[in-house]
Amino acid sequence: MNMPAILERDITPTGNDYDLVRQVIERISLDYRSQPSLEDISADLGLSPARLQKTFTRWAGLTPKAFLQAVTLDHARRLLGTEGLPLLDASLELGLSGPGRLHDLFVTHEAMSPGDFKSGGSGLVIRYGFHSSPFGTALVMTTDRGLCGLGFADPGGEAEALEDMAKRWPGAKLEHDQAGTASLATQVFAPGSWSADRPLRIVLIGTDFQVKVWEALLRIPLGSARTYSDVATEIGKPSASRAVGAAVGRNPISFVVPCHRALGKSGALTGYHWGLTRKRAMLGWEAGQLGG
DNA sequence: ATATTAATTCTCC
DNA sequence: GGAGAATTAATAT
Repeated sequence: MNMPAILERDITPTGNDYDLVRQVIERISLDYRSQPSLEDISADLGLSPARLQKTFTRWAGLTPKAFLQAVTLDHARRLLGTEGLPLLDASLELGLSGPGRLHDLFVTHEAMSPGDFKSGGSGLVIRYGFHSSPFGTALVMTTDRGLCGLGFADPGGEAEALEDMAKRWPGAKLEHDQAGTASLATQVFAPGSWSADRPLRIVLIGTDFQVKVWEALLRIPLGSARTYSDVATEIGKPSASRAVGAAVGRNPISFVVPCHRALGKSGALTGYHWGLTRKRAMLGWEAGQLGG
């Protein structure tokens, strides 16, 4: 008996909504030029506009119309423009814009280089479990020091996701621990619960360069975005945007380390390890979290 | 407007 | 060393 009771009440009641959200995003991405109407989309998906409206609002805190608005290129450009703007009243981000405060207050992290990992961490035990999330099934991986991995799987793709993540830590011992990762999963997807009292502890395992890039990502506030070259400049290597892109793509703790807030200079979403659709979904969802 | 090219930095094999 | 990557700016269709 694996204590399924804990699992039952985990996470978002909205876990199943992502499937619908995903289809909508794919639909509008297909020909975003024509700005399909709500009726068009609901007809395509074979459900009523009312149902679509309801599900969306529950999922994102945004009406479908506002959501469509939020995933346009225009909106992405606006995110890039919010450098020093008054984001401060967004309760979540209070204190985050001060340099470095984030690590102390909400997310504590420690970095582990591949060298450290090899010598000291070869016996490292990583426990993992699959949990529903606003963005589909999430693969949550943790060491006793904190969250070390977060990935996503489409339906039926769990094994693939696990393999993808496992490859990153060849020496580690993986243990399936569904119950033990459940509360962590809950915390991860309720960013409002991250606080000084209960910071989310994460462990960044990567090269110096990668860790620097991921730390830079952690400093991007909710509801804002940076270009790859912004990040490159921030870590003191202005011409390394391409390398930054590669490092962002290797981010092992997606969502928590907000790699979805890195955009191309034009505002285009240039790539995402777990699928561009998910990146769009995260940006749209975050727009809703701001209280919009 | 969209496609191709060159410059660029870091990783991995 | 060489290829590839979630880039970008410049150049050519």
